[in-house]
Amino acid sequence: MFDDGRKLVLQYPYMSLDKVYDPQIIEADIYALWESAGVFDANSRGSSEARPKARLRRPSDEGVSPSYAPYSIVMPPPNANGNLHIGHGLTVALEDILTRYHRSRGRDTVYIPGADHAGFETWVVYEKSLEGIGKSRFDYTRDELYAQVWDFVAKQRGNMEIQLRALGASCDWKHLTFTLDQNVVRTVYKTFQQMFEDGLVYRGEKIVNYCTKHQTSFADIEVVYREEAAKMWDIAYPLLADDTTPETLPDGSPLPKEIIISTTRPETLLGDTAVAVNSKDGRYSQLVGLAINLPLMDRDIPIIADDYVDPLFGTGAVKITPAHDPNDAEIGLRHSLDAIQVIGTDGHMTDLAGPDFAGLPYMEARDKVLQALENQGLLRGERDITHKVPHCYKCDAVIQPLLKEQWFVQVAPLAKRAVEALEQGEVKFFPAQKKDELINYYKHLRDWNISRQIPWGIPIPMFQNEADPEDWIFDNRVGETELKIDGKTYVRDEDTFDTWFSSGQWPFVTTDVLEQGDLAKYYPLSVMETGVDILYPWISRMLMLGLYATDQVPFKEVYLHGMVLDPHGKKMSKSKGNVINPLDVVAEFGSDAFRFGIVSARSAGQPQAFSLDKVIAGRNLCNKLWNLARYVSSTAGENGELTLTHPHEHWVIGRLTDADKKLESLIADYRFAEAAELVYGTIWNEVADWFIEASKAAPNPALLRYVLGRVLEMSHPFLPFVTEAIWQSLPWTDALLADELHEEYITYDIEKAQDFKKIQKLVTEIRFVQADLPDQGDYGLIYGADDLIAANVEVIQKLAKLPKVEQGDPTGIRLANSGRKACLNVPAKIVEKYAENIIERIKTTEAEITHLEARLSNQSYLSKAPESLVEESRAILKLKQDILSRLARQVPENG
RNA sequence: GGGUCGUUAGCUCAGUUGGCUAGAGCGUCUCGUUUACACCGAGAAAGUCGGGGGUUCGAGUCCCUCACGACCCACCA
Repeated sequence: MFDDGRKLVLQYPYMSLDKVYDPQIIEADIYALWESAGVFDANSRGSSEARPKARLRRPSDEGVSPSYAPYSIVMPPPNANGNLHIGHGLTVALEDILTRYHRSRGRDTVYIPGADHAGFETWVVYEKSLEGIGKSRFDYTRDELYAQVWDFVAKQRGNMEIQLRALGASCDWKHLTFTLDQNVVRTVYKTFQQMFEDGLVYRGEKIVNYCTKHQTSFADIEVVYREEAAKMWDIAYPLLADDTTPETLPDGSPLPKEIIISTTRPETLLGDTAVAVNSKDGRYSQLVGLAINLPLMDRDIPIIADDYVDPLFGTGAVKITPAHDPNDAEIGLRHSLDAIQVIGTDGHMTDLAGPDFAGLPYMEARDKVLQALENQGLLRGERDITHKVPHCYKCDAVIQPLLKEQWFVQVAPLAKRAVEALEQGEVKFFPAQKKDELINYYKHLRDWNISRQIPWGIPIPMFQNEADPEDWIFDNRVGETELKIDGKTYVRDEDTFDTWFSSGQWPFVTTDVLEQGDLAKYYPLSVMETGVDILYPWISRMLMLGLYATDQVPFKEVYLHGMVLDPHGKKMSKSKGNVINPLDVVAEFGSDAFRFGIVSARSAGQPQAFSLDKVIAGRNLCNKLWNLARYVSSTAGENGELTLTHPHEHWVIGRLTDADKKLESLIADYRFAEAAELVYGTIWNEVADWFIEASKAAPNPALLRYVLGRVLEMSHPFLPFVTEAIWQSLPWTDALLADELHEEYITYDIEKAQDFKKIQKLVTEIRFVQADLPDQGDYGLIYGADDLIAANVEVIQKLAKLPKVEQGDPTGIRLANSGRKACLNVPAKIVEKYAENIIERIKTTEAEITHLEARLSNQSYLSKAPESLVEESRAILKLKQDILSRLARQVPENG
């Protein structure tokens, strides 16, 4: 398997040919190689046979101690019908970094991919295509529509999966789960049945948010409120005057003829069943118990007292329409009022609106109501206001609150449990404050409407007794529209579940915990990574349903990424034309560059711009790695024992070891941007700029290979394609980098590593002086009794590009900062010209010394600051004083 | 009406428990065709860390306040 796969890649002799890494010709092959080798599959670490052993020389193979503790991530399933957008790009990059990192640390890792039927979203697309051929949903049965959409989605599904591969997602395709798969439906029904039996699901006629265009209801959270200019009308409601009406009020004052109410939705007047006032409102309190003769409808409705009414708002009197306003509905319940539905689910007035209005679209009815009121002299005022109007988040139609019989989830007990789990710290959040926001959200949650009147989704497995509407039974034979049981006929509910009801069960559905499938050990998930925008709709539901169904939290940690904005920090939108397609970026710069770019400059929970600059940096890094490998593989010589002798060799191992440790903690804290920067800096500024350059003066092929291997391993989670491509091209590696296990670094000598830091300091100073030399001359280094320089002449000469490094009596420009017994061998005349620079340096150093002395003479600093800090300050002061004295000797007498 | 987040170099962003000289990428400037890489190398310029106040030996970091920006929640008739 490996050999075959290996040849696939090695057909191209990349290393020997191209100076520039070209991701396009290689990425697809690399992904195919991984996939065919099965290294992303779940349980592949479970048995020792499953992994081939790497052949790379290792100092201590015994030192490998892989931990097989499961590590699991479930991908938030992208819409099966759509293309990936920039947010998916970020999701995949983050999740795949985590997955690959933990896989390399020996964890038994799985990254489960998914595809979402995206109920409403997909339905909207399909309904539009029906419109295109002059049809509508009413031309078909629910079952026919379901079958049609299934085919429609099946045609599209492949796209998204190809795109996930292009992004390098190292997921287990064998466990790809579609949200309408049999096992998903089975689990969702199981949960639903249990909830129904526990009384957590109930049938209720309540006010729901209804989109009259799409003919379906929504959960509260799916409604978008927008501030809009509107009109508010004052309408006079005449008091009923009949035999029972008193002539005066209890306090003897005359009875008013009318009450003025204000409304923005006059058409709902037709459904009014009361007028409410605040009992403490002196203007109206004596009217409570009397009645109004409702205009246009000639219906007598009571005047009631309810503390909900704010006396300071409007006229202090409110018309009550229990069928079309959630607050009115609650007042209606408290006062046993009728609910008269005057607006139908189609947005037209119902028969109950009376013969003059029935059948009219509600906006036309509004005009007609106003006209009629005007004619009767009851319209008393009109003014402009702005208020929040609920809209359908998809089509923007105004949401009608109306009464509808639906299935509801009783949220309070589920939310209570979720809050307890959160308060006990069972789930750790990144960023942390999102936990508190979520707790707050749970505390105000109302019951959740889970019925949707669209055909595309999981059918609700409930059947209603034809003869007795109160008699509902659970039955999962949803393929039938009717069931005959005990001589009774039960008819299937035509509705489907809210998508979030099933996706809220995603963690235990995909790992198949309830049926103890082969992924059960991966539950609870190690981390749930997703966008902050679905904290409430998704994370909150997963937590509630997970706790309910499995008795444990569905994930141990939650990482929330913020929205990806355009390069100028603006929200991406089709209308603005600033949408960036991640696959376009991949096509231009490569998958690795995209991943690196989108992960850099990003921290948890923050909306942040997508910066192409960082993608370019990523692309450049890929090229850097590529050429690093080209150099290493071209170095002549035997691949001898891995030994460390020169200071730069000890130093580079030290730097890699430190970076490796640092990386571990950054990954554990989900500090992706810093991790990417660390990898970038380590490879570029340390390995390439210092170690490789130094090694040119002291060849050590075995070490070069070792370092290259570690660099590839370290950067692989971020740049999987280029690192694997290099790995496959190197003659001394085998197997797959994606399947390599991390192990401890070889040991190094700290003293020797320190020596290299001194050499770096010297080289840096030489370069600094060289750059400022008045004559651009090419001068050598002359050193006295300095063992460090003596032992590293070649390396210093190479790094500082010196024509000559020789021992002697140091004359010329003293290298004061590095404190070595050496001078840049510049003629006296030039030194004189250079004096100005030295005086500048003296001034800076003097300022620093003054600053340090001031601090060290501050008594409260000495007594209150930690001892080590004070010591450090003293040491720096001494160093600066030394530098100053050396610099001073440089200045000519008259300077 | 509540709540959250942000404001750091020209641009996009890092900066964990307060520690002294605030970093990166890209961009800008100078020099360099040194055989891994010009998607390169060496060097440089550039920040009163949004304003004000406070706590502290010490504040980008903690507290208060103001300004501007983004987002979330909420039924205001």
